[in-house]
Amino acid sequence: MPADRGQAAGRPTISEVAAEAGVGRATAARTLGGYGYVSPELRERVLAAAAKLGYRTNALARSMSTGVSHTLGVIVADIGNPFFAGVVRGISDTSRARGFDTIVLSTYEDLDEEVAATNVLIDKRVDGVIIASAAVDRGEVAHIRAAMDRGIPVVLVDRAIASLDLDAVVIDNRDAAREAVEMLIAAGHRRVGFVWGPPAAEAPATRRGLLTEASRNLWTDGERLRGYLDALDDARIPFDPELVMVGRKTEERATQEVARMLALPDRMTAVFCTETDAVTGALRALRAAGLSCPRDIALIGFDDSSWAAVMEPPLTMIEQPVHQLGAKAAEVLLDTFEGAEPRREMHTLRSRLVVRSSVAPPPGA
Amino acid sequence: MPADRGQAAGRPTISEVAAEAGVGRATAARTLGGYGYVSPELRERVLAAAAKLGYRTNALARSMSTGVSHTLGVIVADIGNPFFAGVVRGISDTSRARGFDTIVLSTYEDLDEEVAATNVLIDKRVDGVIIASAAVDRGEVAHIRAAMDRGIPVVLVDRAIASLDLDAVVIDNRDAAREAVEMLIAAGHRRVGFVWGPPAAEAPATRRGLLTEASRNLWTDGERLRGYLDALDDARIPFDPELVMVGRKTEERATQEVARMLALPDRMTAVFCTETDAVTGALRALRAAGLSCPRDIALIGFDDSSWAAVMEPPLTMIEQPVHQLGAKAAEVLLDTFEGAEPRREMHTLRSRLVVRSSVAPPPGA
DNA sequence: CTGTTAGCGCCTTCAT
DNA sequence: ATGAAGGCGCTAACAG
Repeated sequence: MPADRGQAAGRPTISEVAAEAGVGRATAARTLGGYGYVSPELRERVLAAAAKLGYRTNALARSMSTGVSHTLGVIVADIGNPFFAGVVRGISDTSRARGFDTIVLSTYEDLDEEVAATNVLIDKRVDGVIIASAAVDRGEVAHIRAAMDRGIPVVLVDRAIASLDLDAVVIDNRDAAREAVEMLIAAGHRRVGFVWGPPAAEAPATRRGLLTEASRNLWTDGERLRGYLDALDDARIPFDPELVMVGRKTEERATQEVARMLALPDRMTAVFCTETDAVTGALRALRAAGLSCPRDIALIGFDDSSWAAVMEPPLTMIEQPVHQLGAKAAEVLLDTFEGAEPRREMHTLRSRLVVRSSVAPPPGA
Repeated sequence: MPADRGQAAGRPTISEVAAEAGVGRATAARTLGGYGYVSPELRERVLAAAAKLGYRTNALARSMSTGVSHTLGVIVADIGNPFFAGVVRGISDTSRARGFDTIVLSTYEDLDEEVAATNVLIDKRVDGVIIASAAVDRGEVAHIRAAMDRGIPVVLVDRAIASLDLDAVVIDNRDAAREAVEMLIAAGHRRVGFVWGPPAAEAPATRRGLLTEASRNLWTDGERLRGYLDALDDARIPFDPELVMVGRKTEERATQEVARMLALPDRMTAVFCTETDAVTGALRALRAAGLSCPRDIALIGFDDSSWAAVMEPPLTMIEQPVHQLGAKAAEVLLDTFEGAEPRREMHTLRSRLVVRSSVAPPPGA
C-alpha cells in the first residue's frame, strides 16, 4: 500500500487532531462533527489542535458512515443553454443555502447519456436527483425508476412525465402559448406560423398526426403546440400544417422555414416562436425578405431577455421564471429530506407575457 | 445503529455479490472494479450475480480507499451567466469524456463565498479545482494556496492572478479591446466611450489613478481597459476620464452613463462595451436619446451572440471562445493527473472580432 | 461527559 | 488465480 493512500500531504485526520489535543478520537469527532456533548475545555483544546493542524473534515468519510452525501444530482439537456443555466442557478442557490452541493450533468437530449448520467449519480450516492428528462415513453423511464427503487428521491423539472407519478416543477407552457397566440389573433391575424414543433422527419398532414408526433417528443414542445391549437380553435381558425415547422430544431432551419411560410400563397402574417433560437432565426428570415416587424409581420416568442427589449422594435416575449423553476424543484426535493411526504404532483409556475411592440394588425387590416 | 445506515433498500454491496456468486469478496471486487486477474469462469459468475442483484459500485467507498474521487471542483462567479455557463460546459464536456464529473459553485464575486466554496471542494476531496477567482491582491489568495498546500492541483480560468504562479487559461483581453477600439479610431472617431471599467466609488481623474483602481479589481476589466488605452495612445488621442464609466456594473447604470457621455459638450461618437449587459444598456441610452447606430454613434462590444447578428444594425462584436476556454482549462488540469508536469504558465486563447455594421465614421466626417 | 469499539464498502497487500 | 484480513476517516452505539 502506498504510504499516503488517500492521505496526501497536509491532510490531518480526526485521530491526529485528537492526539494533538490529548483527547479520545470520539471527543474530537464530536466537537469537529458538531454532534453529541463535549465539555467546553476539551472542546477548546480540540478546536485549537484542529486549527493548528489545519484540519478539514473528510466529507467522503462522513458520507460513508452516515449514508448521506449532502449532494444533489442535476441532469439537464445542456448546462451551456441560458435557460438551463438559469434553472441550475436556481437549484444550486437554494440547495447551497440548505447545505447541499450539486453535480450537474448534461445529456444533449440523448437518452443514453441520460441513463449514463443517472448511473453516475447513483454511484456517487447523491441524496436526490432533479432531472429535465428527454424521456417520454413508458419504456424510456427505466433509469429513473431504477434511481427511485434505490431509494433516491427524484423531482422532475421543466418537463413532466405522465407515467411516472413524481413531483414535477414546470411552467404553464400551454396557457402561455395560447395567450400569446390569442394576442396575435386579437390583433387580426389568421395566418399564424408556429416555429418550432416536434422533430418529425416529415410534417404530419393532419392535426391529429401532429399531436401524436408531439406526444412522442419533448413535453414542453407538445404543450406549446397545444396552446397554439387551443387559440386557433377558440377563434375557429382552421389549422394549416403548412404553418408549422417540424424537424431538426436549429436557428438555420427556423430561418428557412419562416422564409417558406412567408412565400406561401396565403402568406403568413404573424409568427409564434417557442424558443430563443427560433426567434432569432425568424428575425433573419424577415430581414432577408425585406419585411419589417410589426408592420408586415407580427412576432411573439418564448424566453425574454435584455436583447429582446433593445431590438427594433422591442419584442413582445414570454418570460419564463427560470430561477424560480430551479429553486422550487430544489425545495420540493430538499423538503423530502426533512421528512415531508412527496406530494407527487405537478407544480405549475406562471410565465409572464411581456408586451412590447412586435405585434400590430396585419397589413391589410 | 439504524438497520440501514448507508445501506438503503436495493443497494447490494460487493460482499453480497460475492456471496451470490459463491466466490470470495476479493474476486468479486477484482472483476467489478476491473483490476487484477480473475478466471473467465468466476468472472462470468460474478457478473451474472451483479446483474441479478442490480449491483452498482459505491463511488464514495472507492474514493475512500483509493484517495481519488474522479471529481473536479469548479468555482465561477455565476453559473447563470451565459459566459460562465459556456465555460462550465466546456469544462464538463471534456472532463466527462475523461471520466471526471464536476461540482460547480457560484460566488457572485464575493470573496467570502469563494473561500467557502474552496473549503467545500477540499472537504469533498475533489481531485482538482478550476477557478475564475475574484481575488487580486496577494492577501486574498490564501484559500487558493490552502488548496495547493493540500496537494490539490488548481488551474485558473478567465482571470489570471500574477502572484500565484499557476496555470491560467484566459483570452487575449487586452489585444481584443485594442483591436476593437482601433477599428473605431480608424473609422475616424476620437471621442470613444468605455463602458464599463473598475467599480471605483468615484471616477479617478487621472489615467494612473484609473489603472491603479483597475489593478485592484477584476483582471479582465483591467486588461480591457489597458487595451482601450493602448489604442488611444497609438493614435495620440488624449485620455478623457469623462468617457469611462466606473462604479457598479449594471445594465441600468450603463444606460445612465452612456446618456451622460452623450450629453457631454464634446460629445462621444463611439462606444466600446466590455460586456453584454453594457451593450444592451448602451443601446437603451441611444434609443432614449433618439440617436441611431451607426449613423450617430458607432458601437463595438464584448460577447457575440445570435441577437447581436439580428439587431438593426447588426452589431460588430468580440466573440470569446467560451467553450474552448473551459475545455482547455480542464485539459491542463486533467493532464496533471496523468503525470504531466504543470507548466504554470498563461495559456492565452484568441478572441475574434466579428465585423458587422455598427461602425461607421462619426457624423461630421 | 468521555473513551472504546465496531462498522460503512471498497481496495490491496499477503498468504495460499 | 483466489481468499482472508486490514485499513481509508468518520460516525454511532455502548460502557464507564
